[in-house]
Amino acid sequence: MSAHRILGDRFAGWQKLALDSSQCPVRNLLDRIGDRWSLLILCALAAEPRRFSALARDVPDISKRMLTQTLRTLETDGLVHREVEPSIPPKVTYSLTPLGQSFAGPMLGLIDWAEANFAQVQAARLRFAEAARTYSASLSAIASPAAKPLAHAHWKL
Amino acid sequence: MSAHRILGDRFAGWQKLALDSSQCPVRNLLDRIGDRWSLLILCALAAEPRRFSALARDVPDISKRMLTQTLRTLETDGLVHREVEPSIPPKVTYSLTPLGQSFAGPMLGLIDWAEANFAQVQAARLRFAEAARTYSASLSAIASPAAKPLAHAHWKL
DNA sequence: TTTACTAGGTCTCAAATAGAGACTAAAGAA
DNA sequence: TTCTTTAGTCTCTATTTGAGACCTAGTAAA
Repeated sequence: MSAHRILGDRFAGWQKLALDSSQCPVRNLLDRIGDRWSLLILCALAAEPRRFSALARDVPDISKRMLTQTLRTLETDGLVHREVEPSIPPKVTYSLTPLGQSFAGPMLGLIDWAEANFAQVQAARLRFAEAARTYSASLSAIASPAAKPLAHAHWKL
Repeated sequence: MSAHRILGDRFAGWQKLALDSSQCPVRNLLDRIGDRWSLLILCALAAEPRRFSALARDVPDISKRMLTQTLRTLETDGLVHREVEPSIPPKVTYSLTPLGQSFAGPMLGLIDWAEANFAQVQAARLRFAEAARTYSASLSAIASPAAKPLAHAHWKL
């Protein structure tokens, strides 16, 4: 039985229980780590425990604000451990908890897929862009040159 | 070698190549599916192809706007197929492409983890909330009753 | 002695993004 | 004639994110 069938059955199962995000583990997880930074930070910490500023350096483009916020969330969820060395200024080291480490498996699956299928995704994007270009060209051939893409164009059959 | 070590090494590898989100498959993937809805929609479609309105019903709390937008992104990335039946009003059916189906494996890994470890996450949250309560109680015992949690409190060693 | 620097944040304000809900077109049903 | 149906889109508002200034106090440099 293929993974996508299993997944589908699983989804159908949740529905019967009304998938409420506070109750459903999956909704709950997605609400937490379903953002641009969490997984990236988890990866970085999997490589090695890091201080706050090292993380800020190594996770590109993240602002201190989001870094703080994301780390806090991961900490409350028990995936990340925060340790303060009481010097002045203090030094704070973040590391994965055992629970956080156990999450590495699934994360690795995701990452492997991404690396293996990136080319296909890029190809799909090119095809889509090309299709859109062709379509809009055909539109402007009919309508006035400056015509904007029509809302509800799909309705005009 | 544990998954989290492998993951760490992988991350270290990316860094050398400067992980630029347009080039790096993983950043790229995370920028796309790293949101509240994509994975959920993919799950729903794994269960069975659905029409737009069925998706809106079955994926709870999503607005039409986000549903449209997310489906569009998944379509451009080649994970989802959109098929219009030219009646009036038109009927649009969404389904997983083979590429989308191949993504079910990794997704299932994530979901299994979520279901297996949800209890631990909840326990961590309770511990954290309790710790915060205790801490703020100890603060107000020292400072004036109405004192707000002090900014930079961690500095005062 | 004054100045600069450091680490790990927080705070404010602006920009981007998400959500709520009204609106649309054309045909068929009541 | 009015109502319903479908797959969106549009506008307006609310929430989230990002940029960047600021803070603290001990140590090092000037």
